[in-house]
Amino acid sequence: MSPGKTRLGRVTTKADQTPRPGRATLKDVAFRAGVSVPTVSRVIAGNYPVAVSTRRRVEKALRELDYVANTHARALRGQAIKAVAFILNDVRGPSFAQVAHGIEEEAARRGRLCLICTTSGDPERELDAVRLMREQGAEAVILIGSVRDDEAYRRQMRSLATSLDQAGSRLVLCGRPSLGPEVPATVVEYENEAGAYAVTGRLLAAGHRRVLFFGGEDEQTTSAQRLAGYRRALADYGVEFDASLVEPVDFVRDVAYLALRERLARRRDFTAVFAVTDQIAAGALRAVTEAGLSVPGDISLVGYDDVPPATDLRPQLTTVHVPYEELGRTAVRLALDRQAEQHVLLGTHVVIRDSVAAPADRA
Amino acid sequence: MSPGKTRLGRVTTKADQTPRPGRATLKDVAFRAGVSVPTVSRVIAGNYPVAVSTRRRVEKALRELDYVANTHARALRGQAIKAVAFILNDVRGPSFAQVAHGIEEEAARRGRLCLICTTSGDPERELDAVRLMREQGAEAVILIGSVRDDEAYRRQMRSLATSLDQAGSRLVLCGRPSLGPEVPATVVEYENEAGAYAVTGRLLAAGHRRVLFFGGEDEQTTSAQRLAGYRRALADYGVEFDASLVEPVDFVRDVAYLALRERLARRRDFTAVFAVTDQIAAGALRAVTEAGLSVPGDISLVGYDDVPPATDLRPQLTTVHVPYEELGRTAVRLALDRQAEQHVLLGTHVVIRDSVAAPADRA
DNA sequence: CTGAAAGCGCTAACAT
DNA sequence: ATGTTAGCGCTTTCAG
Repeated sequence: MSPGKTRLGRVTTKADQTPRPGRATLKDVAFRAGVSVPTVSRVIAGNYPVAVSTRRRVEKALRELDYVANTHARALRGQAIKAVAFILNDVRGPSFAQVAHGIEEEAARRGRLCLICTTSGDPERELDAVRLMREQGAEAVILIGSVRDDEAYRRQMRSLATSLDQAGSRLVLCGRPSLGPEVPATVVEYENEAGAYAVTGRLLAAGHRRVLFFGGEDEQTTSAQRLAGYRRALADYGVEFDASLVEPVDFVRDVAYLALRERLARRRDFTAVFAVTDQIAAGALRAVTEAGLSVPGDISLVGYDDVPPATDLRPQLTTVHVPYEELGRTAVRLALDRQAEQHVLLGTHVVIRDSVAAPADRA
Repeated sequence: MSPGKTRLGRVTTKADQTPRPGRATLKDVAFRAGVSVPTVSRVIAGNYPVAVSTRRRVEKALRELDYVANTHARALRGQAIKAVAFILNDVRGPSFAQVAHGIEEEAARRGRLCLICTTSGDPERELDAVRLMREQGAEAVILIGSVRDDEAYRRQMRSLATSLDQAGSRLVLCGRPSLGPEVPATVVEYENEAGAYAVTGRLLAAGHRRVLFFGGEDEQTTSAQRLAGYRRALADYGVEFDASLVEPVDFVRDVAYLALRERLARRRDFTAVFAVTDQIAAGALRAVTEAGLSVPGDISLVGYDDVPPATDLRPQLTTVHVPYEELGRTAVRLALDRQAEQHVLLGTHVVIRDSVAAPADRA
């Protein structure tokens, strides 16, 4: 073979240094500046003395060729690329969006890039996403929000947590329960059950006895916890749990509206509604209002999440405030500061507004 | 130096193949399975015949070592990593979130990863983000939404577009005007000015002559276009433009509420409000309502964007529908199918709901 | 101050 | 069917 040629790759003979399509490499720059590759590298890094005249020539070549470093080559030499990955159901959910914002803010503050994946709530896709992010060498993989989990899922996720840990990365469960004490994962929770307990208590204290638990599914971790809080409050007030007052519904606004409208048409066997999310509460409010009933005059309503759009509802919604942004920030912080306590529980509190009153049939 | 040792790196003597911290490499796996590195590679790729017994040994080693491929090394050999990057102001904006969702959906469908960066609306950070994404070797860099642009900014962005293009990537302007005909960038716009023209027309047709243009800033591309539509509608109806009826306000809900409340307290010199976004309309609605006025009885109100939370406003908002999700999907599609037309204009249309009536002082 | 050489982890071509 | 060799683009010794 003739010197200076690789077998099939591009020609490296000095004679043939015409700009090719694709990004320029250090070699291209070096040739153009008439110096060696390491010299160019040193000019860029700026951590090593280089003669002024040389530096100028190199800088000129750099500019003319519009050189952009290849991150992958860099990452290959040094350690993994500085990025945190986060995986969530759907960016359109207002509470998810807040968490995402917290993550991005904190990640940017620490000079990290963000990788994002969405799953539409499919546990299978979530597992795949975690694997993908692991391959990418993310420093942390943050899982946001609820999942429909079963034992098989938990087993796989546990093994992924271990695998990430061994690779020097970290799995973070954000707004979702721990996978067990032995699992090397960071957990950032909020007082989910307690918040549900507290709002339900508001309804009960106002005199309601038939409270519809509206929305969510048992297998979803988030709504399961909220249901637990609801039941505990009932128990504390000596009200027997009635399974017919649990109306599961998908986490979607319009579905909620339709579902409640239908139930209302069939029978009105409740005086208050605990909607598992503010979005569902919005749908519920619409169904109730359109049925010619008033909130809170005829039916009281509470939500959960305290997301901004809920402020625009009339009457204003009594709900549970969740520090979503802080949840996101904390997730990044803990994943990156491994000194810190790796399991935190953020507080929630009820925000009292105008959607709760005493039951009508009691007056 | 003793054989099998690199000068400072890790020991590569066969005797010392104890698992180190960090991820296992092909070499580690190969040693454990007693085969060569390429053999392991072939087992993983599965595109080349390997003896069954060998394959089994390799697979065992792979599992035991929890091998995860190094994406950077792969990317270094082959072409750039399959990822699309998108850059936006803030994930919490409901319209941005919809675009983001469209992008993610389409990117996932095409097996691409998503990289995300937020800028808080700072043009400087946006430029930096584009540079960062370029270094990452993203296949496309999608810019979402409005910017405050000036000539210096446009010049830099144009040069980045060229640079990305030369590197085989693509800059995509999504919901934002072109940088000029010569610039190698993809543009996915929507009929922004026309939508503004149309809703304003609704107000004018209902008899309004004093329409407050509420929100946005001149230098922001999006609101500038909406203002242009507003002015054109005015002109077509023979209504003279009155600069005092332009009330600029930040793209934030609460600020809008406060601003309109204050203006209303000072004087009520308008009978209708054109809010540049639905979020601002929500704030406006609140201010108007709390001032003891009714919408649309006393003041008519229209918004822009037709985002889901706006459905929950009472009265329901007449607004302009923008196909945000499709905007995102199209951005990805065009960036990846370079055969396709690289400049598209998506339609908008007015959605008539209940927030417009004839002006009160006319009845 | 600069260049030559080595090697990060991986894969594709080439030789057995 | 498997191993040897080479090289992606970069940084980091080491040698001059």
